[in-house]
Amino acid sequence: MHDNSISDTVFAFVHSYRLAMRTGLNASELGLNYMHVKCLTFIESNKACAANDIVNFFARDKAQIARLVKDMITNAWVIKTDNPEDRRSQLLSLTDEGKRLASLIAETQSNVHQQMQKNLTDQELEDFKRITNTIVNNLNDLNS
Amino acid sequence: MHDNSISDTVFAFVHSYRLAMRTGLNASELGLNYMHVKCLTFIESNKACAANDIVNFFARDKAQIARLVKDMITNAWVIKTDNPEDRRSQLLSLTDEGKRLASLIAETQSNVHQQMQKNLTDQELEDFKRITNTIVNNLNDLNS
DNA sequence: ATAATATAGTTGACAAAATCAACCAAACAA
DNA sequence: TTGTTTGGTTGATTTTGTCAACTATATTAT
Repeated sequence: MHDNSISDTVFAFVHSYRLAMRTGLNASELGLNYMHVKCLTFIESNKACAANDIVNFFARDKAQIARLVKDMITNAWVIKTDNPEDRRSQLLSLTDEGKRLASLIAETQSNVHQQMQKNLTDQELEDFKRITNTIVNNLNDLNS
Repeated sequence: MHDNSISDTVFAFVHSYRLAMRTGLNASELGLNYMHVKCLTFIESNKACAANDIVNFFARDKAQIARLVKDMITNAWVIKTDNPEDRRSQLLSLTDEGKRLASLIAETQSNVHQQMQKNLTDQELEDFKRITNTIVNNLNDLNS
C-alpha cells in the first residue's frame, strides 16, 4: 500500500465497520439490512418524516426507498399515517418494535464505537474527526 | 447530522470520494465499475498476483472475484499466465489497454487526492493514516 | 378557473452486485 | 497413501440498485 493509502485505509475502515455492525447486531437474524438500519435511525431522529425525506437524505432511488418502506411496514417496524399537509404523502414513524430495534442499533453502534476508539487518545479522536471533515469538505468542493 | 460520529464522518468521506472518482474517470462510459477500478489498481501495484490475492486483500467472495477477472479478461484489460510455483493458480497482469486504464485511474486518483489534501499539513495526513489504521485494527480484532 | 407542470409515491421489468454451495484439481500434512 | 486444505470455477439464488411508466395530488402560470 503506497501513496493511495488514504482511500485504501478508509475503504478498509468501512468494510470492517459494516462487518462489525452486522455481527454485533445479529442483523441477518433480525432480518435487518444496511438500508434498514439507516432508515430506522433516520426515522427515529426525524419525527414525522416522509419517504421522500429519506430519498433526499440518502440520495437513493425512490423506487428503492418505496420498497424498503413497504418492507419495514410489513415487518411492523414502521407505520404510515396520512400527512395533513400534503395528501400525496404519508408520514413515517416507528412502532414499539421499531423503537426497540432502533435502540438496539444505537447500542450496537455505541459498542462498535467504543471498540474503534481503543488505543486512541481523546486528542487523536478529535484530530481524526477534524481531518476527515476537512477532507470531506475538500471533496465536496470538487463535486459541486 | 447531530453528534457527527466517527462513522457518519467516514461514510460521508466514502460517498464523496466515490462520486469524485466516478465523475473524474467518466467511469460508466469506460465500462468501469468500482471493483474493476480496485482490481486494476491492485494488479498494477502487485506484479504477478493471483486472483486469490485479490480475494484476500479486499475480503470478497471468491466467486465474485473469479467473475470480475473473467470480465476483465474478456475486456482485454487483463491476461492470465500459468503460475510456475503453483499449478492451481494463474498470475494476472495488465495488457497495454489495462495499463492505459490503470494510468488513467492513477491520474484521476492523484487529482482527487490532491484535492483531498488541501488545507492539510503533512503531519495531519500522517496522523490521519495512522489513526485510521489503528481504528481498522481495532475493528478487525472485533471481527476475528 | 383551467391548463400545464412538478412532486410524492407505487409498480413492473430489469441489471448489477453479492453470496452460497458444490465441485475439480493441485498442494500439503499426517 | 490418505485425508485435508487451498486456488479457482460454475450454477443458482438473493440482494440491491436503476429506469420508466403511471396515479394522484399540488403548484404555477395564464
